[in-house]
Order: sequence, then C-alpha cells, then structure tokens
Amino acid sequence: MAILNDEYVKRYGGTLFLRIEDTNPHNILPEAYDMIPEDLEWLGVKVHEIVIQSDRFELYYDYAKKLLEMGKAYITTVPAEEWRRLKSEGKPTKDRDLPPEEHLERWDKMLSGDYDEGEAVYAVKTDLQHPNPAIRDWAAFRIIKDVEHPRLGDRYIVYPLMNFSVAVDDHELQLTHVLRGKDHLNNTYRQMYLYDYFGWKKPVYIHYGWVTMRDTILKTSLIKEGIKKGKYIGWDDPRLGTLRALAKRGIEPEAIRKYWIQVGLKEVDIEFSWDTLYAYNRELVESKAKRYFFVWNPKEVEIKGVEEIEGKAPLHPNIDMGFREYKLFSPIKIFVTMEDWEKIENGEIFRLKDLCNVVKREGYLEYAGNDLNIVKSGAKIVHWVPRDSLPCKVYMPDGKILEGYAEKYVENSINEIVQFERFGFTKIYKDRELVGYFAHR
RNA sequence: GCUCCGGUGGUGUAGCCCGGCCAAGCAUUAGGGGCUCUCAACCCCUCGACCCGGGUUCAAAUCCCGGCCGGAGCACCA
Repeated sequence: MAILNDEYVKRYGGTLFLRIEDTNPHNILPEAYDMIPEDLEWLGVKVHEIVIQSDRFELYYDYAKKLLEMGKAYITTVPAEEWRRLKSEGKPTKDRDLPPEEHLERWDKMLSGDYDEGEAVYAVKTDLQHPNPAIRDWAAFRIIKDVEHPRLGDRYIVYPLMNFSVAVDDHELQLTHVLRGKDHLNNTYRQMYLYDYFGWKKPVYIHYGWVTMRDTILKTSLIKEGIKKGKYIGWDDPRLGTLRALAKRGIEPEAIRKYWIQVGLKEVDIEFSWDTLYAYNRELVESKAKRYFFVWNPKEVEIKGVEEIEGKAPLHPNIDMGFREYKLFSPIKIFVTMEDWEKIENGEIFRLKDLCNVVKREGYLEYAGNDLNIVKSGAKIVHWVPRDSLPCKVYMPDGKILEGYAEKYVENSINEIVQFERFGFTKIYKDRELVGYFAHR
C-alpha cells in the first residue's frame, strides 16, 4: 500500500510520511523499526519523513489536556466491562459528566501513577445515542505499567490509543490524504469527532478493501512464531509473502509496484494474484536472465558410442550474451532428470539440448549424431548437465526443496536471477554450495 | 443482533458520477495453433462476466426500489 501512497505523492506532489505506530508496548516488533524503512527503500518508495509515535507522547498529552478543558473528554474509573455495557445501552458512566476540573485532576493522577492499570481510562465523548455503537465514546489513553516499551522503557505509563494519536498526527503533519484499509472505517468516524472539536481541516480518506493471498501467510504474528519455532528460516523464507521473501526469490520491486498500481484503490476485497505478479516480473526479468541447465532429481547415464562430444549453448536465446561451451570425453557421463528419463521409451531417439541426439537403451544412451532435423520430426528435447556440474538446491515457494546439479557456468551468475531452462526463473546464491530460490516459470 | 461498506469473466481492472458509441475494453490465467534446439519470449485463435427481481426511459452495467450474497467494525489492538 505504501506504493500507492508513493504514487499519489509522485503524481500530485506532496510529502510522504512513514509513521511508525508503536503505542501498544504489548505488541511491538523491535525489528520492525529497521525492517519497514528497509523494505520501503527496496520498493523504491521515497519516504520524505519518518515519524515515530513514541517520540510524540508529550504532544498527545497536550491535546488530551485541551480536550478535557473543553469538556469533550473525561476520565472514567468504571471498569472496562461495565463501560462497554453502558455504551451498548447508550448510557453515560457515572463520572462522564463531572466538571472538567475533576477530570483534569484525574488526568494528573493518571500521569503521576496514582492509578493502576485498568483503574482509569481517558475517553473521548462522542454521541451516546449514535446509531452505530462502535462510534459511541471511545478510549483514547490507558495505563500500562507491566511492560516496558522497547524505545521508551518505563518513561511513560499513560499510553495513547491509536485513534487519538493518529488523529493528532494526521492534523499536526497536515495530511491531505489518508489511505487506509476499510477495517478503519469506523475509526475514521471516531476520529472525526476530534476534528470537529478542535476545528481541524479534514483530510480526504480513502479506504481500500481486504487483500487475501491464497496459500500464503501474511499475519506477522504467525510469521514471527514460525520463525521462532524454526519452521521458517527467517523473514525471507520463500513460503512467505513478505517483501523480503519476494526479493530473495528475485521478484523485482518494479513488478510489485506495477501490480499494485493496476489493482488500484477500491473498497472491494481483492484476492491477490500470484500469476499476475509473476507475469509482470517475467516481463522484467526475461531479457536479462541468463539461461542455464539445472537437473533436479538427477539420473546419471552414460552416452556410449562416441569418444568426444562438443556442444555450445547461448546464454540467452534472443540476446547476445555469449555462450556456454561443453567438451565431453569418453566415458561420457551426464545427468538428466528422472522425470524426463521415465517419459522416454527404450529405443526412442531424443535430443540433448545443444549437445547431440541419443537413443535410449536399457540403462544407457547411444550416441545418434547431431542432426537437428530429428526435432522437426517430433523428437523430444531434454536438458542435461555434465558429470562435473555443481550440486545445487532449489527452494520452492511451496516449501519443497529440489536437489540436483547446475552446470558450472552458473557460478558466473551468483546473486542474479537466471532461467533454468525448462524449469523456471530462479535467483542464485552461494554459501557453501549453490542454492536457488525459485521465482516463477 | 446493531452500524457501515461493497457486488463486471478463474483473478485483477476499465466503463457506473454526466443512461445510448458496451452484442462490455484491457491484463493475467486456461485451452488450441504457429515459431523456436526451453515447458521462457514472440505471433495468431478460442473459452469466459455486468448478483437477482421489479421500476423509470425510446434506450440501463450505468438512475430508483426491494431482495440475495460477500466484507468490515461493534477492544482500555492497530
């Protein structure tokens, strides 16, 4: 979604703020402070300013006090459950209409720690008769003592809730447009009360629909747990839908940007389409990915009937990038994938791509010349890899790991996205041995 | 239950505000063919949608009403 914010700013001019909303110390991912800006940078989203809400508590407190003075907020000592019940009945708490002085006094007591957690809460008055119960008087500050904030430690015990801090920031930063999920619709209505009380100018709100990704885990809490339990190798595990995972697999930021731009902003829920994203990425990557052979589930076979074979394959079929060259000497042993091997009948002639023709025999291959015309008459084409190839593991998005061999020239393309012929686009890395992360076909 | 949104092919989107040029465009996917020493790219073809019912109108995907379906929220989370 940051992409769409960025596009807005690009098209119409303006400033893009990245706001880190860390006002709930129970649920803060310390890694996120770095990960979010990094991810945005990778996406090419130009953030003009970063605002961290935990830096701004004093500001929220100022407005909180003003609102109390105006009589538009109150501090209730009624337990949460009872308050909720009263609201559903459209009734005020017993302390809602006490004079502002009393509430200001209570506010000071909140700040100084005289109340324990849950003993007092700061509420914004709206309309108790509002037909939508979700809109009636809402909590804006609460007391938290049992946990330290990763950035603030125990400096504050009164924490703003999202609706208050967000509204104050939106106004203070003079936002003109707010893009948020439609799950915030009611929050927008709630925040409007603050705008009205303070007489602020309202930004334009755009609410977009729910995005679902089939077969993909998006919830950060689940990911975090999975990583902790060792189920995932990290935030970039290829099974995940995180930006880091996509990056690792060689999905380019431009493809993601293009995808979201075409999806646009609507209040309808949408189902994310991997196919479409892959299509955009393929478009970007097709012309730069070098072609290599990778044989998974390898079957070793010997080619009999020749002493020496030479072959040559272009690194790209349509663009001049040079060649991979092969010289094989007797005994000539190669790998092909089991799938191919099993599909070919004994006695059938087929072509080893860019090498030669062979006939399948019981347990070996028989050299059959190098006449390309056999392909025209319907012979199968199979990719292969010489005996001296490098072991390579490819991680698939569904969690499968394919083991096999990649031709040694792949070493020239470490950290690049390549296309393993008849297999798919794969980003190559090397630690001790070659590993690939599969992007798409 | 209450409040609020929304419903165009498998997926996403254009058109809806300002009715006709929409026998609904585009992309992706799927199927078929061509080309190619890849199951990539490229070219061609095909399948496939206006949620339903009324109304207004010469004319409705577009306006109105009702229904159905889907979603969101109803937290001292964001």
